[in-house]
Amino acid sequence: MAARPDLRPYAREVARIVAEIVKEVNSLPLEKQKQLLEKEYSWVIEARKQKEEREKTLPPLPGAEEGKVVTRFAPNPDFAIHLGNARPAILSHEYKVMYKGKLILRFEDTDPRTKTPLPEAYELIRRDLKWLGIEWDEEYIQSLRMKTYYDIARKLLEKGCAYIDDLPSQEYKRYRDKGLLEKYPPRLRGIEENLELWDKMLEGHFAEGEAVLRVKTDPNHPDPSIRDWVAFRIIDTGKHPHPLVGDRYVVWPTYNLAAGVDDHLMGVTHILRAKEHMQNTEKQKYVYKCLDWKYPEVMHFGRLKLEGFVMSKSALKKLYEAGTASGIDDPRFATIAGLRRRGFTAEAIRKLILEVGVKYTDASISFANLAAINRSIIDPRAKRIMAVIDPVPVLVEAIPWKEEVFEIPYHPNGKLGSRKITVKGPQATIYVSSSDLETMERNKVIRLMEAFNIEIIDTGRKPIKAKYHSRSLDEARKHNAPIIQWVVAEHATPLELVVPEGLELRREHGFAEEAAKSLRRDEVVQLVRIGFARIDAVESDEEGNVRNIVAIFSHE
RNA sequence: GCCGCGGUAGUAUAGCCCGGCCAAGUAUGCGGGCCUUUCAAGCCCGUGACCCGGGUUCAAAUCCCGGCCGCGGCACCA
Repeated sequence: MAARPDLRPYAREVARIVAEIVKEVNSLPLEKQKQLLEKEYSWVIEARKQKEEREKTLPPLPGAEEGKVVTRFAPNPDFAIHLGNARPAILSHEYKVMYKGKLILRFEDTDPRTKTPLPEAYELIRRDLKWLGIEWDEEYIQSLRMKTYYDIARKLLEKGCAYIDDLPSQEYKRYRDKGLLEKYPPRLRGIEENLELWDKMLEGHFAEGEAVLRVKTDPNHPDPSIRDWVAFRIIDTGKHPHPLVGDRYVVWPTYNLAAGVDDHLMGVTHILRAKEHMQNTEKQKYVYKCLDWKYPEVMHFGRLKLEGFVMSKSALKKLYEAGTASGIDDPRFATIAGLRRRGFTAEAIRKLILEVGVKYTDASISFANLAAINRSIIDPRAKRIMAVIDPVPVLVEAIPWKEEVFEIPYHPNGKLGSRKITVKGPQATIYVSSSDLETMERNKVIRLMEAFNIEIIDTGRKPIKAKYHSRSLDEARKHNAPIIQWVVAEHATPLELVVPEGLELRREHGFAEEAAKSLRRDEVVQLVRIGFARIDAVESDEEGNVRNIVAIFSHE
């Protein structure tokens, strides 16, 4: 009906005919229906296929032209970035690529008092962005652009769009809340006087809280926070020095002034930001209007939560500063660094963000969802390694060889090479996971994965008593033998598996097979029947012998 | 309280602008099966959603009104 609007007047009639035909088709046998569809209406099948093959892409950007799009990512360098910040960063980058435009990285560090920039954060953020595969074309640091903001302030004052307020803030609020802002004395000041006061501010005549520069807005705007908002305030940088510019400036622009001005000056065409900035857009527009600038297109989106993780920047910061975390990359953190340390790939994070898209609503990402995306990326390249947790020794007797070497591929797809495991006879001690004890009590015959079968004699002892049973997999199947991972005691390498669980870090101890010694830091492996883990450290003694391996559990 | 934005399965998302190809698609989760020298991967089957109530219309997830719920903002923070 959408395709044939000419039929609309006959809707009732058409509906009747359609119903008849549907009835007729349904009366045919299923096979006949299929045949008919393929023969006469193959285009229907084709169309379905095409629809299915369409890949998930971002919606088009309003008013965007290829080659002319400029986006920006503007973090506050008071901490490292986390998954929530990654959203605007990834989306901005994605749109830049989509439209062959530019991406600007801008550090918004104009509050040395309450959001004191962390000196190392600038570099941490750059590193995390690079790791995410984000490439930016220009970079700015706001604390290094103070003169620009001062020039704008002067312009606003000259045009009568702003004024200096040197009364106590309670006084301002009194006028504002009574709806008398139009009669607020500082607001009525002449341009010359404002400019003089501005110079005094810059020269340091005022202390913190004694004077601000306000932008004139609709004095009766329904949202009181928008009315004559503060664009510049005084910060005592003697007490709160800025990590980059120390105490060079005392007059500091607020977020709305600095960001608003920069977006125009840097030629930003599209702003992608979280919805807490919605009101800010409105504030900034007063500056734009005064200076006759065009406001960029803005897209707002909701918050992102990752199930089981601490997301709030302030909470993360608190834990970090309290020293209870192992660093900004603590695997319990949803920081980019934390997720990386836990074994999540940049590609998985990107896919997740693209999947969530640009909706207004908040999204609580389930951990299973992120894990599934990550799994599909790491599974083909993760070596399979056998490890046992909370190890239990098993003494296997009557082994019919002196020494046997088992060559086992690192991956069932056969593409990652293989390693050798040597088992000596006539008896050998191996370790299994304590979680497999129950299995061994229930089943007489057990297959040691990729090797041979053993018969359990006595689980009541330590070590558990067992004897060689047979070699082949077929034999194992015949006995319905469960297949478990195992580690030869002689070559067992101590393994510490760190399992993040909410705000807890559980440490499990066990052994990994000898081949684990050749693993490198950052490598992501699959601990067979346990799950994926990232190698966090391979610790050696002075002679270079591996003494301990630390792995961080990623997900199943 | 005031201002602003939303509400599709357990989770995420498509569809909403432009009403009919939607008895609502996809991914993940969950249940079952096949396959498999892993509890991984792969394959098959199943499960499960349009916040509620009215209205407009031949036809509403889609448009209109009311309600409910959630989120954001209400700083000399960003």
